[in-house]
Amino acid sequence: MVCMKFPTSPDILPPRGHPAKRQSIIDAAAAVFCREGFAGANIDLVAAEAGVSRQTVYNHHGDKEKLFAAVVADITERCNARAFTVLSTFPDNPEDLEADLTVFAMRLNKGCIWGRDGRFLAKLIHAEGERHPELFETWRREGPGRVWSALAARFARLAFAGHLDIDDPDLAARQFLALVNVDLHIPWLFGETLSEEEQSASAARAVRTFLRAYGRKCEAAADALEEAHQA
Amino acid sequence: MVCMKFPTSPDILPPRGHPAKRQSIIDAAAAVFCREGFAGANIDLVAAEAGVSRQTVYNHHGDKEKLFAAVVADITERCNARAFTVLSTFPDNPEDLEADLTVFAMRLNKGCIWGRDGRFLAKLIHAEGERHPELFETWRREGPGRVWSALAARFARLAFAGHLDIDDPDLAARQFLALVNVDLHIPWLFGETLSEEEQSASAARAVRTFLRAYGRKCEAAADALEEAHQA
DNA sequence: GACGAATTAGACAAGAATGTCTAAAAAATT
DNA sequence: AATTTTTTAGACATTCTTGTCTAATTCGTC
Repeated sequence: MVCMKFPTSPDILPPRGHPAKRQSIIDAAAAVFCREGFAGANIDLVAAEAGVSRQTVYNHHGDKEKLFAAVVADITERCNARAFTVLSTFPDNPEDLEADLTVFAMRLNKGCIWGRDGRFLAKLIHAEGERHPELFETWRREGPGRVWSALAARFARLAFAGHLDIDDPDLAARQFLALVNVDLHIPWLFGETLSEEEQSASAARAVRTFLRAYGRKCEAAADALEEAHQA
Repeated sequence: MVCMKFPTSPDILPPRGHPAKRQSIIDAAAAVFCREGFAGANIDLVAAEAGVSRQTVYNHHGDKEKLFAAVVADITERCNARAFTVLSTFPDNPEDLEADLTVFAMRLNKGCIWGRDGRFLAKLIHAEGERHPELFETWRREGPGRVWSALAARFARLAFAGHLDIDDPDLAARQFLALVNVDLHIPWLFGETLSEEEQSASAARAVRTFLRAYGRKCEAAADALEEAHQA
């Protein structure tokens, strides 16, 4: 075997050393940056948490700022990938639309918002988004941009199939995500966790409201007439 | 006049020196803490931004952590006060419910979320909420707790008066706030501003969806029937 | 086993920030 | 005007952090 491991891209410098070590540094750095903020993060702490010497951190990433940028890029990528994975489980042919959407909403929460990467990314954006917006341009373009469109497309298809009554699928997608987050936001801020039941109940409430707004009007009318008859 | 300026509460140490200077220090500290985070904030910079010598900062607040706590307390109070001010403009006797709620939503945004204090408080919570939750206990109790209840009470009254159809007013209030924020969140993260028209359009979209979910069912039914007839 | 690359521990200089102290200046009060 | 309080500028010791350098050591590969 020849020693040229990266024959195709000699300009993109190959990650020197063990990729595993490189990744463990990024993971540790992500945790530390999120806990302490950029200024408060300590390279020694990152090294210790990664089980690596400080010099190795510098060897791999050269600089605190470069390390931060690498962390952002890494988490952005993982987060977007996960978002699309969850999105691929959207109920395109729902049996019970309300139940299926509720399960989907829970997956969305657990996978993207409540998960480790989601928390990290959100904290990083809040902390440094205003100061270094260029670091998050990729996220904005590939993240919300594409995810919202994709989700909107799914809703549009449901509407076309007669399961929903939607004027503006993009708006519906954004509002769906917002509703799904309603009860999770405050506990999220303080690092608290919700039990499975609470999460599920919250998702159910969000979906119920969403369907009240975007469910087929015929059904809503039928419900209303039925109630009116009973009254 | 006797020299006892604070006869009722001798234990709560009176703010020494000019209150104006004290406030300007807190304002400057708030700005710096929000920009740079707690660890990155520099007392010299706070002093300079407040137009005060560094020693004066220490005289007034003793310590970086105490200064931070004072900032949090101050902003919390102002933010909550403003929230209740806006809340007092809730349309209790709406002429045009949709229009009135839209205007109310815009006031809410401009006053509480988009305003200086709101931004500051949110950033502080995001940055330090997980590490120092005790600092924000007051906010949680007096802020979301009371504001949500108050808003829920207003919605309940509207429902009682026959303008809305709401099962759970607390939930409706939380969802209203979430919907109102949908389009503002991302630009907010990066310090961007929305034009008056965009804000107003966003509020209108939020209110329209809210009313589709919580408007009187009779109206929804009437709409549906009308459409059915036309079809 | 031998070679080269990667890693480690630790020392090190340079810079920055906190919090204290002092003497002089400014402001307010009487 | 005299006095007391507050503010100021600057020096200062201390601590912490970054980023570099070096020599020793480990690891992977041939």
